[in-house]
Amino acid sequence: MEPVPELACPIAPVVDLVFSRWTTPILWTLHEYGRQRFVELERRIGTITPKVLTQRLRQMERDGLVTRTYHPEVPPRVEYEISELGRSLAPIFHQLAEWSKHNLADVEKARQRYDR
Amino acid sequence: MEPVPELACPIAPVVDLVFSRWTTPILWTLHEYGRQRFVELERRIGTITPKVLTQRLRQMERDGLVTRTYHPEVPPRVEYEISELGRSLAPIFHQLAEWSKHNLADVEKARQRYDR
DNA sequence: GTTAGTAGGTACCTAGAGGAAAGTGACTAT
DNA sequence: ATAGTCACTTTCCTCTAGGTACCTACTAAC
Repeated sequence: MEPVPELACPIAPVVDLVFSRWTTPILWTLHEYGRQRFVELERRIGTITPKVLTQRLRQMERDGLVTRTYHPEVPPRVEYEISELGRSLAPIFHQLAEWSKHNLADVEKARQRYDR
Repeated sequence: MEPVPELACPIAPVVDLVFSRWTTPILWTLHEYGRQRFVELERRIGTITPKVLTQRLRQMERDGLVTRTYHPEVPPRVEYEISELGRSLAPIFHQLAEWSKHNLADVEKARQRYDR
């Protein structure tokens, strides 16, 4: 039983990448509504602040999950789109939604049982 | 384009449930090595503190992802095991590992391209 | 002249998650 | 008498993600 670092969990890197805060709502919105501008994203997600949205979009752009297109007009126009790499996560999201549909009620039941 | 709360993302609840901090290493260890005691988990994960391990295990027990069996001996013995519900996440974890295998290198390339 | 719109950037602040370290209780082994 | 085991618990502390609020440059419209 050798002491093993956290990274022994082989999915730790991808969890950090895909499931850090705000990334799934952003990815989902981009996937659902297609290419869109900063303010559209902001309004659709609703509770995110522009500062955090910028931070997350920058990181996701760096990771290759989204692409950013800047149009040097006045007022400036920037469009965000989900990349091929980002799109390749779709089956995982789908499977998560399926799991949710089938098992989230069981989680709720377990919680109520535990709280008694 | 009505303002939509964060929960418009249909997988947000399951992300909170399954991918909050330490849950995947714990679930993975339980899945890999089977039923085991508190200290075994602690040593295998390596970098987690007992306080946090207790917190996370309690929460996962409440959510029905793990089961806890207490043996009132001296010294006390407690065994943790992954539940049926927890085991039902296995395909998702598998798919994440597959995605990781095929696409994590692309992420690394995207990062290097971005940093130039 | 001033308001609105756009895509952010910057400075400051706070709450809360998580880490470090020590303690606990009941017993055993040396 | 002392040390060790186990499964935590408690206290204290730090760090940082995220929030608030304000600022930028530029133009069109009123």
